[in-house]
Amino acid sequence: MSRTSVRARSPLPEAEVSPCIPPWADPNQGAVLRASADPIQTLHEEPAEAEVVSHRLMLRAGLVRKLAGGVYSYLPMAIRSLRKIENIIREEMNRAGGQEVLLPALQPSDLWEKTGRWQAYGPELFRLADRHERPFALGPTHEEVITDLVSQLVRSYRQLPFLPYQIQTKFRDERRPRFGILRGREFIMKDAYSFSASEDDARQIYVRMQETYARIFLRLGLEHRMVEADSGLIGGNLSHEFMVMADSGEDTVISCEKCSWASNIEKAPDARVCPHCGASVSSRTAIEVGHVFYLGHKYSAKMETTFLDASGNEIPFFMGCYGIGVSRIMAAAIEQAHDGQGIVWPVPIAPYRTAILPLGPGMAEKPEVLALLASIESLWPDEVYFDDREVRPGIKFQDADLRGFPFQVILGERHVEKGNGEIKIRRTGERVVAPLTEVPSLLSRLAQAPLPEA
RNA sequence: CGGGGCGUGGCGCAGCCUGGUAGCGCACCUGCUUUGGGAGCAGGGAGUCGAAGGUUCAAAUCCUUUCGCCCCGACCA
Repeated sequence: MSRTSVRARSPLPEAEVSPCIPPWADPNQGAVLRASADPIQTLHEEPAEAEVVSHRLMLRAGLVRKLAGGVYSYLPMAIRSLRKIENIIREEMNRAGGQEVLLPALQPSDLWEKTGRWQAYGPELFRLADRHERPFALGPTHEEVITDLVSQLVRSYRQLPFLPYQIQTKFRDERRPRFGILRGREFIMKDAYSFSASEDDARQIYVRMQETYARIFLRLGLEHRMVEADSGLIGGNLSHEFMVMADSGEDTVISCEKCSWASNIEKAPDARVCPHCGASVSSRTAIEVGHVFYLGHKYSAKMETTFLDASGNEIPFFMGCYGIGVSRIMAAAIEQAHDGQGIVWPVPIAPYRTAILPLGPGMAEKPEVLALLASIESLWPDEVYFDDREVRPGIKFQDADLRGFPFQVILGERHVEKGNGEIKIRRTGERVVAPLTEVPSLLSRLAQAPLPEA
């Protein structure tokens, strides 16, 4: 095809092509999702397959659909929430000195043979063969791949420390996938690996990652605890888990009522009193969403990956690894924050911050409603779900509650004709009536209200 | 992997025991009415009954095999 014909068919005017951001591509100009143009509907009835509340609500609210046991498609609303979770994690990992990479999910078996995990991982490891019958695995975790990679990249202690991380789909052929997204066979995870020249440095990074994780969960708007934990298959002798508190959690956290000590009950099954200060302990159920491990030489020694230290000696890397279950966080957030009407998203990870619900025929086209839509849109670009469907008010209320938008701007005849609008706060049910012109600034203030607890 | 349960329009279910024209609610489409908490009436579309084999004049239904899904126990982000 000739150059001219391409230009002739281009929908964009030639004059606009420039290295700068043209006005029609202003990234700050967000998009409104109009409900009338959204094919994805909510479900009124409980899906029979779903037992736990997050799974039921995710199906009902149109967040996910199941393809096979433990394998789910993420629909647009879920992706919006996942991207927000990922971006908070990215910002905090970068702040902590991490560098994002993307490693292959498809991994040749020989790396796994080197660490002995081709056998040790057992049936949990998804295995397949290529056309030449060469064995591969679908990565359940990436210690082998990253250690191999870093050994090629780093030869000197001067290049350390190094803290690569990635956000990627992991594959684990669970004995028993269940609870929807909470325990899938395919799930999204952030995994980070630290490479240090000394044990001291490695432990410093371990502590920095503990702090980073605490910041992440605080920013996500989730009530959580850091607890002492077992290391399991990943290995090492020092590890902590990050737990999101939820009544339906599979894990039990015991924590001291006086000091800051807390542990997974698996790690301290017989603790009746705090081992640090002797005070009494209490227990709560929770969902594990993050895990940090100090690995030391576990992988670097087995894989014989070394660097040259300041005295010219070849020594193995001192390693740590740090995981966060991204997709699990989304489900755990719903487990933690929901009510009889549906999801109650924390503001930082809600698919849309606010819904706008014009009520009654023609209300969605009224100039004052469109003006308000535009001003909220400029306040919160790409954060507005505009329910312009021609359906009865009750359906809009039910859907907005089910989908859990933190705010609902309700525009009914009774208020709009007086120049007012109503804001409903999803979490508390509280309603505020204000002049239409003041609704955006009111929303802005409400969204900055302190987090419930952390 | 051991134990229990279930596969019937997109979703929730009935029908199966005692074989005989596949049905109900929701959702969907058309029309009219309705519009602050899942509206009403009328009409309509949509299912090889998980799959394969067998018994029978005839199978969603009985028999055999198989696949899938959910729940309870040992693990994990």
